[in-house]
Amino acid sequence: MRTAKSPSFQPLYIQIKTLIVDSLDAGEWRPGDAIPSEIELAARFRVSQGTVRKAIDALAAHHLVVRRQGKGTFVATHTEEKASMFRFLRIRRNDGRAEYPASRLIDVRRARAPAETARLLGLKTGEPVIVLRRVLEFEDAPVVLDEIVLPAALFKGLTRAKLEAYRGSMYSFFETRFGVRIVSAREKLTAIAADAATAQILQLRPGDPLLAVERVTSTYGDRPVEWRRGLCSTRHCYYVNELR
Amino acid sequence: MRTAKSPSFQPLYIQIKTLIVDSLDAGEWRPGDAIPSEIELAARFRVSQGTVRKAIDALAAHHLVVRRQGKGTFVATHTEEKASMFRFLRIRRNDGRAEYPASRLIDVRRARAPAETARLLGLKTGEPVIVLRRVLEFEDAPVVLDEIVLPAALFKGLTRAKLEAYRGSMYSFFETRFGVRIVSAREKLTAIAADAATAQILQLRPGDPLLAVERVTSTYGDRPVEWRRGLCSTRHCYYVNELR
DNA sequence: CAGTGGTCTAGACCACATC
DNA sequence: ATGTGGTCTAGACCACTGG
Repeated sequence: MRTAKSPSFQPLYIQIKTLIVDSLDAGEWRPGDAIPSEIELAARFRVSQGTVRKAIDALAAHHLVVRRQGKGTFVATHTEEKASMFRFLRIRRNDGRAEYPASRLIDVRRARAPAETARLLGLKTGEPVIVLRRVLEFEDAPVVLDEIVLPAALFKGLTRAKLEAYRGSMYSFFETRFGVRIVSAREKLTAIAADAATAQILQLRPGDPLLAVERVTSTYGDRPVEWRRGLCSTRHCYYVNELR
Repeated sequence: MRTAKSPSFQPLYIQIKTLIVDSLDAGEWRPGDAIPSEIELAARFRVSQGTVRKAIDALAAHHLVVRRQGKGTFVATHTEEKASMFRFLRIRRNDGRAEYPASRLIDVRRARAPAETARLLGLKTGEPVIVLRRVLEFEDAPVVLDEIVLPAALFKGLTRAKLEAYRGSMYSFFETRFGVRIVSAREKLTAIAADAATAQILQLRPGDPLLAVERVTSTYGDRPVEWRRGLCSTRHCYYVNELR
């Protein structure tokens, strides 16, 4: 463990944090598993428990791990309770009812990445991707039309059948079936007019306003692994955001 | 300082944090000022420096204060650099140029709070409010039409002339002229069709899609002090959001 | 130089979960 | 009873700022 001053000096706890992220990235501990206790990690890295604690605090603040007093520290997962399954879903019902949407798959196809998508995903133009479309529904009322683009190399063997057989959220599916763990996303929101095809799917009229949510989703180290665009009817829903 | 166990037990550093927020709320230190050093605060509250540090860490994480190594800890302000003046502005230009918008005031009037607005602001229906409208412009191109509702009791003496004479952001104005300090906000986003009047102001056609951003803004202790709705043309701009 | 926040350590004790 | 994370303390030293 480097502690001396140097041009590229970083505090010990940041170095420890990086080492833990590396282990998460390498799959040393799986989502939902406990990572070693603070005392064990302190021994492994030859630092004090307080330094490990500060590293883990930073990881917990970014939701890479979850601390549970008396039990341990666990790798964050999209698989367990609803709250963590839908951590990235910002759509809420106008009537305030806390309901999570159902997903209905429209189609899955193979394609080659267009230039712009490739750039956002860190691929070369024309690399193979999987494109899927789905509708999110609240009580059978369609609300969001999603188009999702995935690098084929990361999601080998993804088929319509497997996705339809899966019970759980999209990111739970990524994590469980492909070992792709989602940790952050960056979204751009705009308002657009519905085209005829979208209007039909969302039971609107062409030209009706839609909230367009473009998202680049990343795994550990901010490596992008998914691009998606959701077209959202906001007649009965809205997008919520907290600013601090 | 209570340290014993009790039904309403709170960790010491949380109690300290609450005391510091109370002082901020009471105006003991003004925005931009340094608060006392960690050592002084530790002496005042009869706790260790480490406990004060943890309290201040929590305040800094929520942007109520800003730490500067070697100099001190300062009360957060919307008045100084651009980055802090526009901390709550999530609108970005499509072309990526990092420009901040100019504000052009349309009108200022007195009114009585409608039921829904009153509820959101914690007022009684019909209490006096100030309603102002303005346009945000990038390089003279109108992008956002804002309608802003303020409790008249908190903003006594706000006039069109004073607002137009002020150089700086809206929240800087609140803070400097009325001692109203903005610390958090909750937004709801929808897509709507432009009406004729809005379309004219934003140089669009009636029916064009707009991003509607409704915001309730709060001061210390999550007490709401502003309601606003921004109608945003997203032809040349978008709303950005980070999810973690 | 003195004063500030930032890091790191070691140890004590508390709160919670499990056996 | 044991092991986990959570709090609190005291002290040493580092890094940055400004007189």
